This record gives sequence, structure tokens and C-alpha cells, in this order.
Amino acid sequence: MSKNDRFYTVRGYQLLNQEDKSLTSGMEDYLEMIYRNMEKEGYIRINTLSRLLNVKPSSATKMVQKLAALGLVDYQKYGIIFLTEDGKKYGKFLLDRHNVIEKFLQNIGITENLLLETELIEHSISKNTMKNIDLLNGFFETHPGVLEEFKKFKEIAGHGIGKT
Amino acid sequence: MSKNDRFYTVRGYQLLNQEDKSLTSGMEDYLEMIYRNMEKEGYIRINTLSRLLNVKPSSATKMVQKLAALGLVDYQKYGIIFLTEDGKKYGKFLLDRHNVIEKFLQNIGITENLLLETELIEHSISKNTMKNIDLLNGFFETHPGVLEEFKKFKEIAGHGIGKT
DNA sequence: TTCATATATTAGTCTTGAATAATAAATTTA
DNA sequence: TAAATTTATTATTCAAGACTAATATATGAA
Repeated sequence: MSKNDRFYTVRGYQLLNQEDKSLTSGMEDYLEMIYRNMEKEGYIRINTLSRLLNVKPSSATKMVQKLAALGLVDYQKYGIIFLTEDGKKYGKFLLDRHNVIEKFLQNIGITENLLLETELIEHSISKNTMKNIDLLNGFFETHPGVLEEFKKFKEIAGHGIGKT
Repeated sequence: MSKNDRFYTVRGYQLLNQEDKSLTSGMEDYLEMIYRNMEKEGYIRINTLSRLLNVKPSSATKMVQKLAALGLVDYQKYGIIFLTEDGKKYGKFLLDRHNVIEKFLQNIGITENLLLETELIEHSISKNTMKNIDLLNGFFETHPGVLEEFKKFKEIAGHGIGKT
């Protein structure tokens, strides 16, 4: 059994992850949202953040403090939240990733719960996979005939098979 | 802001999820692995399971007890683990889903850490997305020229852009 | 400028899924 | 069959990320 043939549970991967310096998916959710708002207004506040993420302010405070400790956000008690340079870089990456996944899902025909599906998937995508999905999106864009054909294919294949 | 335009954190989605009867991703990992082994040997034991999942036996015991409580596995203390009919159905679904994701990743050119990537992604895929990705796999299979073209496209586009 | 309201923080609790250590049952072997 | 070994369970602990309740700070109005 080679090194990469081993199975791990999801929790196991999380534990592995914390050894390098990457963020937990919770932190990513927050950072991505802070980044979105930075682009619009240049800053964000705890209340806005918690409302946007559907979370209580107390949870947001806690997480923002963690992000601050990691040097990704710039903030002090009762204050306004900004991103540091590092935070902006990471945030941009997160938003790009989000958009890549969303575009891909649209391409293959997901219309319902598009945001929800994107949010769920994005955290589990590696940079390599993201890059390849991005390329696939680019391929579809430059080859519109292919997507057309896929749609036709779906209409035929999608009927009556009911493979779940 | 429509119902589906709301953002949630990953944990938030988990909490929403636990209201319906679906399994946590942890449970899914276990059930899928049990199913794999059922196909090979007809049963599994705690030790094997924990070894395959890279987890301690105590963790496996705990999870198997939960799955038993949900009526998905058939087992009693110190005994051998089988799947119930429900467990088999769910397990088959999980394995199918795994294979769909893995095939997709292969199609777009993921070769490194294929298993790891699959494991991470599979839990966050809805049935609808799975169905559509499956159709995309089918499309690629019946239109080998398209994948060929994609490969060429990647060779050109993949150079020098370095979008991350 | 003081009081009321809005906003943010802290402390403590819950759940999930890991881990360890101690214990118990089952199995092998002498 | 008794002892040694393997296998499984229980009890307890830990971290993340949610929550609530209580408290603290800031801000706007009288």
C-alpha cells in the first residue's frame, strides 16, 4: 500500500492540515467574506460579518481574533476590521477559488442552490484541482460548441437511467 | 436576499444538515469503507476498519456503535460487522459517488494524490451535482475527441499564466 | 453630559470526531 | 485448560466552531 493509497477520514485530514500553516475551513469562510466586503467597502464590522455568515456576533469575534493572531486581519477590540497584506492575498485566492467552482457548477448545469453547493465544495479543493477546473472552464468558454453538445448529451442520457 | 443567497459557514451547513437524516461526513467515511470491505469479504472487523481509515480502534468502535444505532450496520460487542439492507444501499451510494468524483478528477488530469483529493471532495457533493458530474464523465467517455482537445488546450493555456 | 440603544466581548456549554490509558473479552498456543 | 496474546470497549480528554447569557464599550438623542 503506497503512501498515497491510504484512506483517511475527513477529520484526519483536518488534523494533518493543522501541521502546515493553512487555515481551517471555518477560517476560510470568514476570510473570504471579509475579503468580499473589503472589495465593496474597504472594511467590515463584526455585526455585518456575523449577519452575512449567518452566525452570532460572538462566534465572529472569536474567529476574527484567531485571524488577527495569524496576522491576516488588522483589528482591535470594538474596532473596525481590515485585512493585512497577507490577508488580502489569501482572501483573493479564496474568492478566486469560489468563483472557479461556481462557474464550473454552472457549466455542468447546476442551477439550484448554486451558492450553497459552491460553499460546500470550495474548501475541499486543492490548488492543483482548482487550476485544472479553471482550465476546464476556460476550455468550455473557448469551445462553446462543446458545452452545447454536452447539453444535448445530457438530454438524451439523462432520461430514464435514474442512476443514483 | 433570497433564501439561497445566504452565506453559511461550513459548520453552519453541518448544523443545518443534522436536522434531516443524513450522515455526518465522518459517518460516511466509515460506512463507505465498511461497504468496500463487504464487497470483498462480506464483513469487516473493528481493527481492519480502523487500520484502513488510519484511526485508532477506539474511534472506530464509537462510530460503528453510532451507525448501529442508526440501523445501518449490524453488529454487537466484540463481534463481526455487517451492513443492514439500508446500510448496503447507503454504502453503495457512497462508493458510486466516490467513483464518480475520482473519474472526474482523472478526466481533468489530476494524477497526484488522487485518492486524497477524492476523499476530501466527495462529502461535499450533492446528489444533483454528482449526477451532473457523472453525466460529464459519460460525455467525455463517448466523446474522446473532446478530452483530447482539452489536453491540447491545457498544454497551451497552462503555460505562463500561473493564475493562483 | 447623561441616559438609552446599538454593538462587541467574554465566559461557559454543546457536539463531532479524534486521541490515550485502562480494562475486558476472545483467541491461540503450549 | 491455563497463560499469553490479540482484539475490542469504556472512560476521559482535546480542539474546532457553534451557541447563550452576561457584561462591557461606543454612539446618538435629549
